[in-house]
Amino acid sequence: MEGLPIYLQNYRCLLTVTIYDIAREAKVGIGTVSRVFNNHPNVKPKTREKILSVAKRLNYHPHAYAQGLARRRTNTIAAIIPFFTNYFFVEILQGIQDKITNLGYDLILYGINHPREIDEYLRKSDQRGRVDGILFFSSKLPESFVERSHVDSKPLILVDAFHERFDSLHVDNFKGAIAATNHLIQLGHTNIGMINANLNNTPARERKDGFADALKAGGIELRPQNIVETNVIKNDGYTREAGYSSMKQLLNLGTDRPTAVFIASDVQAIGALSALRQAGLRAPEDVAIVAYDDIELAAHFGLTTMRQPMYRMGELAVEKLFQRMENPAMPPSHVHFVPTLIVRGSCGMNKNYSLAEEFLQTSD
Amino acid sequence: MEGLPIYLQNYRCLLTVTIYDIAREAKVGIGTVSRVFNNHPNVKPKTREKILSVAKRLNYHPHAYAQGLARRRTNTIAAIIPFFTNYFFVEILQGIQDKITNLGYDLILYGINHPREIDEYLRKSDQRGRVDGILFFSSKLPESFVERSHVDSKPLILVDAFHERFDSLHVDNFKGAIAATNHLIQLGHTNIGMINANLNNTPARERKDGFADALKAGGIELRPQNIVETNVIKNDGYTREAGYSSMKQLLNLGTDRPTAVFIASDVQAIGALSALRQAGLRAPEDVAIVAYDDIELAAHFGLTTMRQPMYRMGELAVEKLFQRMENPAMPPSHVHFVPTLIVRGSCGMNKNYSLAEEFLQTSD
DNA sequence: TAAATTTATGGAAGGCCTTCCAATCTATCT
DNA sequence: AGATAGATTGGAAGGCCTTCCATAAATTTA
Repeated sequence: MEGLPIYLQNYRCLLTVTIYDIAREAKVGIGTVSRVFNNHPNVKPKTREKILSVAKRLNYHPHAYAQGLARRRTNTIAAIIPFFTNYFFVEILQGIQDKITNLGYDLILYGINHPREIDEYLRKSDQRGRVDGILFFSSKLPESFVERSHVDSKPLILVDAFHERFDSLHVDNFKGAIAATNHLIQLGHTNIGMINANLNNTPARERKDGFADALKAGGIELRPQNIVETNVIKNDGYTREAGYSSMKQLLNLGTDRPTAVFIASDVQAIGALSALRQAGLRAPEDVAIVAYDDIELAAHFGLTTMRQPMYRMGELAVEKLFQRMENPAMPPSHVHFVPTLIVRGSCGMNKNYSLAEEFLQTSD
Repeated sequence: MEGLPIYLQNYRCLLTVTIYDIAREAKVGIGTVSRVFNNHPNVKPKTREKILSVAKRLNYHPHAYAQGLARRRTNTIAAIIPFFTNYFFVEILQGIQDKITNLGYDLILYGINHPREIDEYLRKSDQRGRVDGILFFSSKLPESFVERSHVDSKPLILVDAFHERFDSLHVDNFKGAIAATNHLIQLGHTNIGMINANLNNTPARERKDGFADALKAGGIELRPQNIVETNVIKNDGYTREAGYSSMKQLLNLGTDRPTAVFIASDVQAIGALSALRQAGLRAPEDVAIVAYDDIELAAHFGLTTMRQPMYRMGELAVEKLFQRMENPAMPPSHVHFVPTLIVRGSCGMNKNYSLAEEFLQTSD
């Protein structure tokens, strides 16, 4: 406290040291102080030193909002993400954060717990001077937003979502579903089912289309009773519970039940596995399974599944956002990731799949 | 675009409508415009209407940073959270976000992927005008930070961490571990082991202490070889891999191996379960298990475990932060949560535990 | 109707920074 | 030494809002 000039000693709470205080104490102009803190080259080393020492003594730190206002840049971006996407979301977030930290940016997180919040968060993010750009995840961009947006709107990148007018980074659910289904076809199955999530969910619809297409291309009959959809609202049906009851439903088909099932997510697959076990059946012997996502636990269950490059997607989303911020006039670009098939035990191809091996590979 | 006054029509990108534009167009003073947007009561309804209509026509939205600068309040808080806490962290985050959204606040998320980032994020959060308060999770507050903090520092709440000089919200790992261990003792076990995480981790140390204490109080010998610690760095050892190899190590004790094990986290327990299965052993018949956390998947594995009220902790953390912001002089308060024991199948007490039942209860 | 309140309004000042231009200094060159 | 170019510096203006005070308008009261 001793270093503080008299006129500040009585301040509590609003003890706020400004650039003017530094300038006065160091007997320089405010411009020079500013220059020092912005690493402007044209400052005499002596002057710089003196300013820094005064700043340190008074514990000065530039005011973020004042900087933002003056620079017309917040150095912050917003991410609007459904919380329920859980694993997906944590990994993407890591990718985002790592990238962004290097660039000196901050992240405002808007987690969607209820659809009504989407509009609210979009509005906030789009407010002047709140953030420099927006990442929007896994939901449908509301039409109201699209309409009021125009050429000069804030940069926005869609991730795991699509709209022609905005940059997007999209996992090709259609192709992913085709690959998954083809894998089952190639293993010789002809009675193939699908356990899907709630059709309100765009990826769910796309995965269904891919499934249907693959069957058709493979000349395999699509039995309507083999496709189980869910009306579960929670997490759009991407839950263990939903997977569990969906599998039960398939098992109710009796001897007519599919010998192989494509499941829209690993989480559901885990639930489906329980249902199988409870019925005294096993995967892949009784029912072969290919799932989707490759969450961390997929390995534990030996799930053959479609892997989405989540961390990388987070990174790339940030990269694209910065490109867009630098060059707002660019036409929208759309990147498609095609998920890759990870073969483990649940499809029946890899007879010797062993969890222990994966442990050996991944342990440090 | 038609509604725009001439002098704005050519602006691109910086098309930025200010309070002055509104005032001019509506033929009022800027003060009145400001009052309208702040819902100040003393504005004639006619005037208010006119201003709102002009604002709408010009698509005016107040500038967040300018407001922040003038109000000396950012309406934003920072959360510094280790990303690896995963499940824990997502649930807490939901609690935070729900609470905060109601209060009109935003959240800046600083996810720690590497210890070195802690200091950096703390420094940023603590910068003038960046956020109004800080939530700090599950890590040790660096001494350097404690030292430079003083009475007038920014409000900060520790969650799942402790320091006498700051408000904290702490899960009592010691008591939790005692409860878990006692449960195994009451089930009649006398040869009890523990699988712990990396001792660098504070909760891990506390859980170990609780375990040792409970044994002592129960008059049960603590065999050093029964306690397995890990030197895994990743996630401080809270990983399936670590749990897997720890259990292997216990099994290597042969016939002397413990008949019951307290495991420091559900994630590790899942790994341990694999090790058991691979060795042809079962829980609880061969080894009874009580774990810690009650992540969503714990039910799936029928894990008996210590539940931490994560969502509620998120909410409460925000509440405490706001109390602190309102009353900075308050002496620090410390809330202890005691985790509750959730009995499922893995401890051997609940012979009829069935996953299906939980599904029935929780499904919507 | 005049005086006294109450309500509504305008706009300067203040919040804290960056940026730019003009002014000053220093070093280099002739 | 004087001229010139380059380095360094000061500080006004601008970024956009809130708040407060003085003033003006409307309403109530006597």
